[in-house]
Amino acid sequence: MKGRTDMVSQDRAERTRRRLLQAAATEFSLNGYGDTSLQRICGSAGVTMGALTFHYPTKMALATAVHTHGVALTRAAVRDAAAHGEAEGGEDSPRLLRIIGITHALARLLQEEPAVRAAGRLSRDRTLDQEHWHDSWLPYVHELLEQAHEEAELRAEVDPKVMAVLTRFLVSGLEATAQAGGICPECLGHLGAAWDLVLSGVTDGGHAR
Amino acid sequence: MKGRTDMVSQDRAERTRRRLLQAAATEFSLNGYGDTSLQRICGSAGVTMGALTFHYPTKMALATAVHTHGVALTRAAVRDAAAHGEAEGGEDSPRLLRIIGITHALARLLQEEPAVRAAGRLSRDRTLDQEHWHDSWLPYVHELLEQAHEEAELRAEVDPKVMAVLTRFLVSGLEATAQAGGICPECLGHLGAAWDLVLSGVTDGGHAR
Amino acid sequence: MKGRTDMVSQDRAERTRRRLLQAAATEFSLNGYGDTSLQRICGSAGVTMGALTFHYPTKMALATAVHTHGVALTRAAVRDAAAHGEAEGGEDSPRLLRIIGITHALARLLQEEPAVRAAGRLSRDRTLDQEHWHDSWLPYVHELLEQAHEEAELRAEVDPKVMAVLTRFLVSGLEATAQAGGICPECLGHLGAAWDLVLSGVTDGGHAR
Amino acid sequence: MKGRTDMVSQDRAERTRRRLLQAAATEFSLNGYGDTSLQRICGSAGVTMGALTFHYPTKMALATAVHTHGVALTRAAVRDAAAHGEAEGGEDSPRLLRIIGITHALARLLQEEPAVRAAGRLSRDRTLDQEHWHDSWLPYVHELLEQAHEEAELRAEVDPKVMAVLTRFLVSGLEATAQAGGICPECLGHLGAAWDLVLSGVTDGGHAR
DNA sequence: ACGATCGGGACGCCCCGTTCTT
DNA sequence: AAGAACGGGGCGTCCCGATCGT
Repeated sequence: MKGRTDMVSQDRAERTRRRLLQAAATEFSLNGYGDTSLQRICGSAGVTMGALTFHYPTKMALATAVHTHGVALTRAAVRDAAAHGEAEGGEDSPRLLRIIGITHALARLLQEEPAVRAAGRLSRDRTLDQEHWHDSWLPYVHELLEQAHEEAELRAEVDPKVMAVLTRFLVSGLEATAQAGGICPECLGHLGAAWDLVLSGVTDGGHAR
Repeated sequence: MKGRTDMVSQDRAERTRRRLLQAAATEFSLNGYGDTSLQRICGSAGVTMGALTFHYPTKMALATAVHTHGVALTRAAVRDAAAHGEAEGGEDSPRLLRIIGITHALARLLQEEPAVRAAGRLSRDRTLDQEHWHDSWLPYVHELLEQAHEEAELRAEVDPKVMAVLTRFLVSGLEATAQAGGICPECLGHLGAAWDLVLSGVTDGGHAR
Repeated sequence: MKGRTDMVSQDRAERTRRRLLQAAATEFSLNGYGDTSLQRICGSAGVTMGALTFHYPTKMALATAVHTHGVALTRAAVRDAAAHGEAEGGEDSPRLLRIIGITHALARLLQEEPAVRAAGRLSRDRTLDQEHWHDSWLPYVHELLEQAHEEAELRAEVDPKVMAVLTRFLVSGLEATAQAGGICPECLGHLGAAWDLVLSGVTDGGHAR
Repeated sequence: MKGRTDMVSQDRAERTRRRLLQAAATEFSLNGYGDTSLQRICGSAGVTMGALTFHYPTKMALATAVHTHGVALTRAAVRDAAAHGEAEGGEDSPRLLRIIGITHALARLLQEEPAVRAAGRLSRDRTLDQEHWHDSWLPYVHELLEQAHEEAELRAEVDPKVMAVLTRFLVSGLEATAQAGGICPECLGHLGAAWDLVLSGVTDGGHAR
């Protein structure tokens, strides 16, 4: 009567894991590691504690899984954003545009994917001895900046390292915003406008300063 | 003779409260609210639990006190920075310089004062229903930006709101950095350099973009 | 080609059961019933929990199996020791010698067979409502002592019941020794010497006391 | 007036600790370490878990306290038994009589004091890394035996070490008996009779053997 | 038959924040 | 201000079914 029982059962484990991961990501991103109880996760995932401990023997294992997932999503998104950037291949400062695209992608991700928010938060709170979430996208930006520097897409006196720091700061701001009420579309507009400022300068005098 | 004992014990109470606040600030800034136990605070402050509950009846009361202290320190520092800026009163873009000075002051504060770090963290984690830490300095920046806009210290098409967002993002980055290993002097240099970039633009073409 | 699958699988089942019994015996004898987890047994036996629950539906069933095995080993050993004693059939106090032989056999068994140690321990800890391990050898000794008494192989005033108690105490000592570091050959020597003392008395004055 | 309040509060804590220790001793001696739950201890002691964790932060700390208490009781009893033996100072084999007295004292203790039974059991089960219970009385016996040997209170060929082993075995038997239903007065009679056997020999031939 | 996966409750210990007494 | 006691969870673990492959 249940001709697909085998697949169902295999799928069931997978689905259980997914629901767990999703619920855990949401809770971790909202309340942090210490303030999140496994029981609440179970409740909101519709799974019993027994099932949870079967798939993730310890709380930290679950957090690590969430973190890993968030990092994976981030890497994929960054890769996509970069590819997309190459595809449309504008000739003026394509590297910078790609970086901007990456930050927009991260903003979208932070808004839409609890796992990514959770990865960021768990990294900030130093709960895990895992790779920091920033390491899943910053190196890419670094590389792009180096290339942009070599090919003179930036003004000569612009230090790529400083640009990287600035980018990291912007993303930190995005993280904070995402956690506090979410990134509204208006915020995305602000991000774009901020980048415009950075690109062309704030003061009228130009480089005079 | 009785009068003296009063003063002495008042002093002791004051000192106890100070040590408690200091220890709590450190722990909260490091581990967040949920992961910090009152017992650890007592231990690291050299104070018994009884004494703590006498001064702060509940955990949240202690956290609120820490937060309030951090906010007060922040306000004072911002006021100082602004006054200092006015004092030296340069004529080109003094408002912008004062904002930059404020961010530097915040960086120093985040590095040196655990209570300020704790205030930031407790705000981000939404543990308290208190005013957000950013509200202790952002309005000032907002005001300065409005003035700068009105007096044309910025390029015309620069939106003060966007500048405020950008400033907030930078400070978020500082918060993150302060929590992760501290703000080294080098980082301060990066902050300054980043501001330079923002002021004068990144791309060679200037406003062409 | 698949004709002997059943036999093969039967063999495998048998082997699985053996490994389980062996591992369980070791763990039970070391850590007692409550401190032994089925998972550790499975781990040390190289068997999954599923296999275990198939062969032994409950923990107590497993413990009972171990106990039963230990008792069976003990009975067999006692029978052998008795037979051996009869065979060599010395005429001076053969009954007593056989009893001594039995204690030596028990010592050897306790040293070599985890299941026997486990049976003893589970009995002592009253975990099972099974027959006590001592009942697997004490009756035999009792019988021998009655015969020895009737046939005057003991001094007249020696109460066989007291002798039985003394024997039980000695074996209790062996159990304790076996559990604490094992029964070294030297200990066996001590056992023999102790029996010599019991046989011939400790004090110089003889029966005067 | 200050003195009284101090003592009262101290007394309450002391009484709580005593009840806890007593209940824990009973449970540990009956069910061993692993099969004993702190909640049952609290229930049977009429104390809440919170109070328990205040006095004994961990289960092992409680067990250690019980063990220590049992050992102390044992030492005191052995000292008393020895002193008593010296006092009555019989001239024939006083050392041996004292040893016998010690075993009787231990029997009484095992029967009456749960803490002593618990100490024995926890030692046997190797739950604690504490000194073994036997070490609280065996050295004394050893010493007495050496003296008895030197002063020829034993037959020349009697090895004191063997006598010590025999004594330890007897006490192991007592432990087992105490745990299984208690040491009835009849058992004490058996113990005395067994010692008589050991002293004067079992076989009729006397030392001829 | 034999075995493995998956899931389900139930405690157990630990710890925590708080109150009450002194 | 300190000591003592309280009750509530939290995490981990455990022992066990129910279900499904071989």
